[in-house]
Amino acid sequence: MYKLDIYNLYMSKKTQYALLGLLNMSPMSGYDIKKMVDVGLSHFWNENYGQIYPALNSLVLDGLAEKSVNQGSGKRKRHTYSITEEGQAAFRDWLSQPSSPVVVRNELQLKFFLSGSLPTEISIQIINEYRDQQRAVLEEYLESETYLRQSVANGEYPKEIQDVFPRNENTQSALEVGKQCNIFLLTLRHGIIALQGRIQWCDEVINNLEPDRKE
Amino acid sequence: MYKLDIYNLYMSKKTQYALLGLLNMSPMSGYDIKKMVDVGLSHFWNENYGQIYPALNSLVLDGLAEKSVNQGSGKRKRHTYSITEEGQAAFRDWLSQPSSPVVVRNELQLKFFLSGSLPTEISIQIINEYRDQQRAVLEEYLESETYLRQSVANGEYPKEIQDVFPRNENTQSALEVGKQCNIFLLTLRHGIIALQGRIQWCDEVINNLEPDRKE
DNA sequence: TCAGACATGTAAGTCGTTACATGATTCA
DNA sequence: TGAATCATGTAACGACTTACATGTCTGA
Repeated sequence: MYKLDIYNLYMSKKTQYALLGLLNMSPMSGYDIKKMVDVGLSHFWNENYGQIYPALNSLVLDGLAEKSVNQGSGKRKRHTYSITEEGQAAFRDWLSQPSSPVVVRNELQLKFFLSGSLPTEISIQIINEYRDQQRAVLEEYLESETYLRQSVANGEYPKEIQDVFPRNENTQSALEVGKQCNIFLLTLRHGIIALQGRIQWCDEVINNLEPDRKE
Repeated sequence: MYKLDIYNLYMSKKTQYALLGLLNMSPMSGYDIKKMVDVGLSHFWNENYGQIYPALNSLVLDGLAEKSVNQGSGKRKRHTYSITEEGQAAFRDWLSQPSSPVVVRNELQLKFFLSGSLPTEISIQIINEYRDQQRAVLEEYLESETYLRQSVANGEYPKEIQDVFPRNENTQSALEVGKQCNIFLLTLRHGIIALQGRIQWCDEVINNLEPDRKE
């Protein structure tokens, strides 16, 4: 079923369902998808062209999406994909399936653990680096959150939100967009809480290890 | 340099360094490594045989580890790997390098986000599933923590800790083991804090969405 | 006019998982 | 004696990344 790609015989199911879900929000091109994910969803998802274009192809072959080439004069060539009814059904079905648990492979945690046989100083360095990283990202998210919350409260739909929620003529009311913004802000909260937790942990660790520092 | 495997031309650097770090704690066999990771490090790391044996091979080829086959009578065949001096240097060097940031690809977050265009009921279901999952794991970790803390406080070294810290004759004093246990408990705290954060987030989300439920 | 964004796609390389194959030893 | 565990390994598959190739349109 997924074997019609010559260079890459198998497609990622995860990518396919992800794209299916995005198409369910609005018809889009591969390029749109890439931008949307990069701009708006980067704190919990990523995609790259090497997966996107083949996956879109597979969706069409499976009858879950339809491709229409926009070749209007004066316009760039654009391949716009829309979800089919079959696709919507598949999407809903996928949503209701239990999610595969996140496989953790945290390089920094590993390093910290492995540093146990080395001078405490080394462990502390590792943690400091971790904390700085997390803090920088947290800063970013918090700014983002403030900005978006204000915009939504004012009923504005600035560029940042439009990138995440492409409004298409026939399907999306302002109400729907408002609801989706809320959901989006909640996902951002998830990122923020995770980061705050990690920073809190770093502080705990430093407090715990500092006394040994000299030793 | 990494091309001597016939069936898998390239080896994972991450796996190699991970194994190098584990060997730095104590000489081990591939089987030991697998068990140790499964039993003790599963909340932040994983490895499988398909990577372990080829990676050990590569380490030897690169001069970072040495293999000695234990073929004593009455004993099973065991290939024990120990880190070389060159390996120790490489390990320390790796430790001091900045870690590659964790790439997030959280299927559940994605589903939640995508559910924004569907009835609120669906979003709530997704969150409930998430919370249940996280709670179950948290329970486990907390038990583990309590048990380990008590053991360490009593100066005991029960099986669970021995699996994580294989003591070898010449290198590890009780003091060193004590310190490593502390580091290990701190990594466990990281897992616990992360889980608690996620559960807290679920509660926030439910509170936020509940009012819309009927709609 | 030309840099930069728009836009689509492929090939090769990298990384990770699963399933299988094989055999020894222990212990109930 | 036979099930469980110890122990090592390979092949095939699946998934993801990076670098490249190609061309279009817009606006300073």
